[in-house]
Amino acid sequence: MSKMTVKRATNHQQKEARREAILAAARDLFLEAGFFDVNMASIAKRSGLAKGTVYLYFQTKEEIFLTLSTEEFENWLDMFDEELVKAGDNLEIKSFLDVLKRVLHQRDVMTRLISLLHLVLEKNISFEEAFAFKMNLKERSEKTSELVEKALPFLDKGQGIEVLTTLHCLMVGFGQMSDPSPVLSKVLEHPDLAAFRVDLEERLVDSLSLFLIGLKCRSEGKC
Amino acid sequence: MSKMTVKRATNHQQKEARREAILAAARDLFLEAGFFDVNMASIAKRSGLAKGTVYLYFQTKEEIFLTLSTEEFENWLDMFDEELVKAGDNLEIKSFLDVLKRVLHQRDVMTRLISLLHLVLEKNISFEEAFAFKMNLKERSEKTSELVEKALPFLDKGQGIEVLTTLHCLMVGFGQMSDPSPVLSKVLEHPDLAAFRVDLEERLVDSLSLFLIGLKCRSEGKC
Amino acid sequence: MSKMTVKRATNHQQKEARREAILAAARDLFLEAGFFDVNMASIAKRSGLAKGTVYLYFQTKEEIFLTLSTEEFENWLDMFDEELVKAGDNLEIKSFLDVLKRVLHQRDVMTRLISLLHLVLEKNISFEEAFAFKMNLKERSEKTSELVEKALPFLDKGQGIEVLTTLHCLMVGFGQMSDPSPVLSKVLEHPDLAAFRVDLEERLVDSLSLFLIGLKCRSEGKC
Amino acid sequence: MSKMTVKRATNHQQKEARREAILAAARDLFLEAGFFDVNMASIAKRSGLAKGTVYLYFQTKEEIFLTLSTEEFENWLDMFDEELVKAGDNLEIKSFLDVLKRVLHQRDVMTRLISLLHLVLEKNISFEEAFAFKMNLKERSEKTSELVEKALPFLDKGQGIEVLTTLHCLMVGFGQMSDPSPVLSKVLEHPDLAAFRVDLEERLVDSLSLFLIGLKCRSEGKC
DNA sequence: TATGAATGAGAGTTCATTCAT
DNA sequence: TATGAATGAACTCTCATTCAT
Repeated sequence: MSKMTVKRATNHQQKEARREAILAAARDLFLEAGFFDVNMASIAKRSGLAKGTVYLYFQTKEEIFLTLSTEEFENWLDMFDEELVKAGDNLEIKSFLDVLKRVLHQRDVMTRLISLLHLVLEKNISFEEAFAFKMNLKERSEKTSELVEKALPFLDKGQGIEVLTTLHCLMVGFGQMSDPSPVLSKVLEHPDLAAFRVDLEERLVDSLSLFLIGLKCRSEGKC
Repeated sequence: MSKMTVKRATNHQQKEARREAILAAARDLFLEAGFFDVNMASIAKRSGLAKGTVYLYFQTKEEIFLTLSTEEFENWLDMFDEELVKAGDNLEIKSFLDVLKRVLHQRDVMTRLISLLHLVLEKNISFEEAFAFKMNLKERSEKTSELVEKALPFLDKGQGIEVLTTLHCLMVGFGQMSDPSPVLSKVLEHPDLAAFRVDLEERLVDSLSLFLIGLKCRSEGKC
Repeated sequence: MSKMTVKRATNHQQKEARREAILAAARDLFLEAGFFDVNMASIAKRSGLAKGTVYLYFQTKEEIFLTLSTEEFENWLDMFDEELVKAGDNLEIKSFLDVLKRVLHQRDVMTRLISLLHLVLEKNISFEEAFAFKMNLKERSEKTSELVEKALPFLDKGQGIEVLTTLHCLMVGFGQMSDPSPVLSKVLEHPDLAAFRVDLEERLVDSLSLFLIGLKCRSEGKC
Repeated sequence: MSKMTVKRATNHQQKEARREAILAAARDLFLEAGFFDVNMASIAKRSGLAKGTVYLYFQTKEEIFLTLSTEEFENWLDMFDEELVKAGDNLEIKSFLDVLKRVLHQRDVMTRLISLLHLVLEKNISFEEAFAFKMNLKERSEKTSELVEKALPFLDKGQGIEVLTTLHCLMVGFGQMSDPSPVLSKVLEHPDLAAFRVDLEERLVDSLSLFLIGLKCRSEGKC
């Protein structure tokens, strides 16, 4: 009965790898099984570590999900930034939405995690953690806001963040609708319920399109 | 151990009242403490009943929340319908939004419950329950969709439901943002985080306004 | 919401009918679903009475099963007596077993209930109930014992009761083996487990046959 | 609230010991109080562990009892085998029964547990568990069957298993009779009920004796 | 650092029994 | 007599977290 012990992480790199393994395990399990079926035992097992070891890297279960959501969101923003820069300034709404579509496509995990955040932040989170999280979010968003404002010239100063929060809102709302649990998936197969089968990307882009058209229209004083 | 016995509900009316008491207890607890701190023991205590008694009225905890959400949503639709009828056909977007504002104001509980639904429907719900819920939702929505289409003449046939689902989406998305847990509330008091303090009504109405402007603009072929 | 109230049992006959209805419901449910799935609610429902009403006829759940087992056992003994009298004295072992087979066939419910008795008598039974039950059993068995002794001339005085208790033992033991739960039934369908598929009547009669042969042999001093 | 922490079982041997402690606790409680008063809380308490800890060793309550019964039965068979081998082939019935008596005496717990099996297998047992149990039982019985056939030369090929199942049947049947609950024990102290005070060993051996005499007699064509 | 055995509060649910109606 | 709403202790089982090894 030899004790299987994972090799110790002695340097920073190894430790970072462990950390990522835990986050990856949490993400995969969440995507596979939904929020309720993810627990510390399964995260540990999936990441190839012992339960106690997980606690060396994250103090609570909530910290894992908070970190995960943050990282996914930041990665998503990074990619968005990158694509916006590539696309250049003063875009047509259509071109802007093409950028968005590309980014949504490559980071679809984020849309599922993002609506979890609200829940995670309800429980077992200290003031300090929540504060750090929100401040970081705020700072990270500012750059993207500015890029959005540059991309869409009809936006006033400060409206970039408004577009971003609306985008966030649509992700959460349509994300929930488009991502039913297994039981609900079965239910929605019924032909009469076709109207409830939402394609996230399509609806999100379409809604944001109208929202931006409205903004532009209003800024031009036409409506 | 004195046995406190609640007066018995002997007729349909009294039973309905007890049922409502349970739902009210669940709703209040949810509003006060958030989803995770609502359990059958607290619901029973708050409604002044024994735990076992609650199970005479609802078969599972999920059934309570599903019923609650459904009732709140239907009441909300009822009120919306009523106000739409009162307001008459062919409204300006502004008038339509005034109606919406009035209704949102009177039914603010719903906006918090609605984003819970996704979670509730993930766990311990049978196919039959979920199916009945969705079908009922669909049927109930049709009437309101038609009224919306009458109120906003620029909408095509079938776009009423699209407006409704977008409204639903905005409720969920902005509902989450505007309804922070106690800890998060404290966090958001910080001046730097003002941008994250979302006023649900304002943002929801504003976003929908732009969405509708966009729709109208598009229908008129102007944009 | 008219209250469905069963007509009151005002005379002895009606009360007896109610009593029998309860016992019949308990027996049927036990045969259908096994011991663990029989509860007071289902007994009440099946017998068309309210839960409280059942308690007017039997003080506890255990009293129901004790009464049921007693009645089934007594009916069985009655039938056995009758057939033994019909068959006359001084039977061959084979003829005696033919009588037994006939009776077993007509009263197969008893064999399933009898092995429940031990369990019922473990829980929630007062000394008085248990005493009354056993004394009654004893007295009721004496007559049959005598008939058995008359039927099998090689039995000594007092060996009739020994044959009866052995019979009881075989009923319980082979009864358990021959009456598997639904899951176990499935398991025993496997060809390798054929030896565990016991036919109660066959094994019981066969074993008792050998037992009696042994008794006879011994009484004749041959073995 | 001082937290009493049990010394941890770190190696296989210690874990096996803990497992045995749980089984021993379950067995003792069952012998003392009967099936209905054994629950997970009492098993945990008796074995000096927390409730949750018990579930580290056994997945369900039923698994505990199934394991317990299996182990007791196998131990019993082991001992029986051993004694049969010691006694040699071609025994007189009397010598065979002497072996049986010795074994029964040393393993009297088994006779009480064995009649519980039927009940345990009715509830909360998966097909897989039940199948594994029965197959194991079958395989384990084959060896003993062969030894029984060697010991009793008048048995035909295949009759060993028949003798074993009859023995099992007698254990269950007479086991129930000889093992009354506390209340029933008191009842049976009454002089008129002497006939119901069954001595398991005596009755079992006596009945099997006659059964074997019958078998021998029949095989010799004398009866 | 890493382990995983141990914890124990707490979850949802059941059900025999009581008793106001 | 008959009802069935109400009870609440008891049940099995889960799981985030701790800490001796």
